[in-house]
Amino acid sequence: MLDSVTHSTFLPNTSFCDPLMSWTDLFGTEEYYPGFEHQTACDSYWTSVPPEYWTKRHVWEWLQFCCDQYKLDANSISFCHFNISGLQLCSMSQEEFVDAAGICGEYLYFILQNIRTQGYSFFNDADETKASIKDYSQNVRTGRDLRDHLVQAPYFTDEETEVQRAADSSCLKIGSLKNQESHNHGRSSLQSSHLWEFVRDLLLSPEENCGILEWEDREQGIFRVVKSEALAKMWGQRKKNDRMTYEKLSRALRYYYKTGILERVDRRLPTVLHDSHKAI
DNA sequence: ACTGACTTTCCTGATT
DNA sequence: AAATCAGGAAAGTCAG
Repeated sequence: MLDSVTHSTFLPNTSFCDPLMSWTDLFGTEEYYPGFEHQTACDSYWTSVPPEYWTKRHVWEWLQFCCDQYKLDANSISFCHFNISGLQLCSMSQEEFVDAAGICGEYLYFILQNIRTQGYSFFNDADETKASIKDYSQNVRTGRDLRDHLVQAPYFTDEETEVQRAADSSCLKIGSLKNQESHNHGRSSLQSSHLWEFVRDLLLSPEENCGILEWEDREQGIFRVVKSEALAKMWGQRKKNDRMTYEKLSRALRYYYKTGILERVDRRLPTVLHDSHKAI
């Protein structure tokens, strides 16, 4: 069964500079995201620092937060355009936000301006905040649920990369607002409930991977299942199902061919993750 | 309670 | 021939 798989690729999405780009790729060193794993919006550093002083990491955390909290369509956001500092972010015009994030750019611009003028109290009341955004852009379509987006689009964002890519914005576990703790999206590592998130996170977490999955061609989102039984065991543990086998897991993966999350490649090759499921 | 999305389980047939 | 892969069908799970 090894090798099964799958080569999957995240299909390229023009809205992303590099759907497979990981946080590490983007931020270069771990100093950007120490202790990032279990961070929530509540304890996110970016909420305690004025936007002008945000680092690239803070900018990304903020983006993740916005996508998660306001259900923005991460697929329409060109995350590579936000690989910038807070100062640079604050200097962006609304038009530039729209260029970088399409319809979501208007939301992001609005949210940022509110943070700058009202401070973080803007986020103290979720309903109020949402209402403000809604009022602001009544004629702006609401983004699809991020999860749906990720599943349907073959791009993993960095954080999510993958499933090839789909993963993008889910990388961060953002939940600054009350009662958000259980709303897990993003990076909180291997706690994702979907198989594609599990696979993606494994691919993005060398420390958790242990050689179970290997990239064949990261640029194309092609990976290979090296230790099929170990993968099934891990997935089974995640789902608390000790009867999980690789045969069953691989069946679930094959269903992703239909939805486009995974793309089948030559059998002798690995599996390809769709861009939307790849990490940003 | 209903529904839809997603996963699990079982199975058969094809391929290596 | 055995192992592995592919995919249909149906049941199970869970969130909205």
